Amino acid sequence: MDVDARKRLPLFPIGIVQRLTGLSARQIRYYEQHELVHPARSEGNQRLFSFVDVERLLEVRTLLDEGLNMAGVKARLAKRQNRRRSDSAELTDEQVYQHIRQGLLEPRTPSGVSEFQGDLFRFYRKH
Amino acid sequence: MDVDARKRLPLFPIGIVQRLTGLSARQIRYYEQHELVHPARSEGNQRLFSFVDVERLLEVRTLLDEGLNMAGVKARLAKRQNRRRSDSAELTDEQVYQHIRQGLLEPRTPSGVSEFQGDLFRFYRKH
DNA sequence: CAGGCCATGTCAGGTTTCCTTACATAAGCC
DNA sequence: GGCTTATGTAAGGAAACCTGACATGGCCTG
Repeated sequence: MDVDARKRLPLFPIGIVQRLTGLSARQIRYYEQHELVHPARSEGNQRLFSFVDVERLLEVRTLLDEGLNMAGVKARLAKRQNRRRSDSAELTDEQVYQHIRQGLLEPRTPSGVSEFQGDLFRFYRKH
Repeated sequence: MDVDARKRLPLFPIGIVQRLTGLSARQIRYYEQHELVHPARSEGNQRLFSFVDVERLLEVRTLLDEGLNMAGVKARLAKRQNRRRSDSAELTDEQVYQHIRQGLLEPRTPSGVSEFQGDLFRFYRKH
């Protein structure tokens, strides 16, 4: 499984994203309204943000600081978009969750104690 | 900032952790009660789990599958604990949040467009 | 300068998610 | 059979989130 699938996994409620980005909930929702981010939703309709979403919000904030308006930011981000989109197989979120759950069913140390080398670990360490 | 600080950052509510681990909320709280995990709490007393917590829960699940009981799991995990605990400077969660927020205020590409190399990126990629 | 627009703040009313506590139960063990 | 252990489930309440509406300060622009 590539890193992208994990980066796109819906993980954070808006409250955490506020702390990660320094943006207010109002700002985040406003940016979504203007299609600068597209967080997933829980069954109960609550926003769930991925790492990609958070990164994007950090970029939005930077571009706004530079004096761009909503449309300007959107255009800037759209450009980048073209340099990506070269993904391989798509996975559903549930498949990624499942994969992570099985992360520790993999190789162990001689002592039999896991060494934390499950798939989850690759969230922050490129093995 | 080392990776550990990010791994310990309180990020996930229990609902997400359920999906990441395949455990029920009841199980997760029960394990906490038996001191197998120690999630942080929000101001409103809601549990907030870090990557370390999630990894730990995945381990707990594995060990339980192997037939250990609460005490057994705790003992096993305690052993590993001794191999760690060689950390350097401690940072408060708020400091880590702040650092992440400034992630995109760093170097840019010649085009002026960020290349996503902020600190957040190191959650899953060891630069 | 008056009038607009844009980005954000704030409040209200309602829903979802989470909290603790308590009771129920299946499985394993003496 | 009668414990203990791990888990399910329900109740009542609190926290966090949702949408929609209105308010406002800063900036243009005529």
